[in-house]
Amino acid sequence: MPRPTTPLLSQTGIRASALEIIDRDGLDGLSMRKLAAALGVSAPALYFHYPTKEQLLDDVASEIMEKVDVSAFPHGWRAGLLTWARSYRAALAEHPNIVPFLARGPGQRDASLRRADAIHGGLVAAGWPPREATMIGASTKYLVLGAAMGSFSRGFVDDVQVYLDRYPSLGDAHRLREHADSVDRDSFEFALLMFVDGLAARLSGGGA
Amino acid sequence: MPRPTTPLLSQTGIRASALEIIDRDGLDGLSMRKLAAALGVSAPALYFHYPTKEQLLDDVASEIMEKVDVSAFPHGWRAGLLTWARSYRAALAEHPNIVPFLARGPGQRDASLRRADAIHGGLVAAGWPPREATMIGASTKYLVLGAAMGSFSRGFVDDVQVYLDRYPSLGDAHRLREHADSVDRDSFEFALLMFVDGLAARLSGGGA
DNA sequence: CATGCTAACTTAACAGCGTTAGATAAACCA
DNA sequence: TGGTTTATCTAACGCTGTTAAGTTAGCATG
Repeated sequence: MPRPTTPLLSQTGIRASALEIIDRDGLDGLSMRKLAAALGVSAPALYFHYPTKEQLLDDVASEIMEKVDVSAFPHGWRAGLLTWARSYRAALAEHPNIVPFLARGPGQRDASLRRADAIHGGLVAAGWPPREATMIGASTKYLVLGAAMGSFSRGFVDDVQVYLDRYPSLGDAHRLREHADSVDRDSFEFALLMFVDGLAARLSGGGA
Repeated sequence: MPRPTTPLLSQTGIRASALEIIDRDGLDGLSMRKLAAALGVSAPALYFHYPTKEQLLDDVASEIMEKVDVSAFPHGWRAGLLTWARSYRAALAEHPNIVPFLARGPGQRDASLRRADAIHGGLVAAGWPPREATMIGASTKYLVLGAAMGSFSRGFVDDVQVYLDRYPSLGDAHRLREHADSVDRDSFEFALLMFVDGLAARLSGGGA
């Protein structure tokens, strides 16, 4: 059954199906054969639309990152930074299984660079020296990536015992897991606010 | 050549060789066959000493984490936190290729829990409410993991253009790469100090 | 309208992966 | 001395990403 009347595959469809599998079965749960099967097609057919699995994952990641909002800097650097960081984290939290892929490599995306420029420009326009604007951008990214990576939802249960004091009514880790999402969100929000407070003090205080 | 006079392998030796390969060839560059070859042995021989590759990597990761220093909390929460965060980051920076593995999963290590307890206890002893101590621990971990993951050294070149202003003498990304390590270190240090400043303001200011 | 080229699929196959099974022989214990 | 355990071996399984070669629908051109 070669060259069907109407094409069976499209990059968009492949990406959508791939992300579905990743969300459901994890990053390791995605194989080209499995993806092909989900699309009712043989594995090599995918290679007509994507040169490599890596490239496909890169595209999926880019798609996810499109929800990141860097538009709020005109309302002040604080609002801009908070909006960026929160939307960034939200985008990753929606598809946590993609995070290990982000840890693998860079991803040479134009959109990514454009975002970085927007952030940097917004900070400089608000009065931050370029050198510090750069570091603020990097720092915020650290927070978001770290939170996405070290989160409870992703199975990081190292500190379960430590968290128990926060939920004294929870006797076991199982019920804690139900609250994992809010624990993650709260901790991230806390880290972000402390960081921004530190920034505010620096900007108003000692100067550049 | 079965059951040699003196054992060819040991868990320690396997771990050391594995880490060497990871450092040199990256995480993907480590395969059981390659590791076995480096040790002058056939691949299945490894399974007598380690039940699975995952377990081996877990042990390697634990070994790396043993350099993390959580002993400075008696000198104040600030010193304790800074020492912890810096030694944590340094440990990961020394073996950046292991970071993608850390992004995969938790690793149920006793030592890890003991560390978490030391941190939490140190913060509470210094006057932080338990709820906040928990979040501070998580936040700091976010910073370290994020910095390890999104670092230049690991190939995250998204923001090269943005960084150029910081090194105006560098015209190309190639030379910037040479400074990647210091860029990483500076940004992490900046993030950490801003965060801790925010914390200090909170503790002395509005109270719990 | 026929011819040839390209597009979009197919099946078969390759090298490599983590891991298991079964054989083998040295080392240790009774 | 005999039997069990220990530490290796080779062979093999099913999986992976990917490439090669075959097949035919659709499209452009004479």
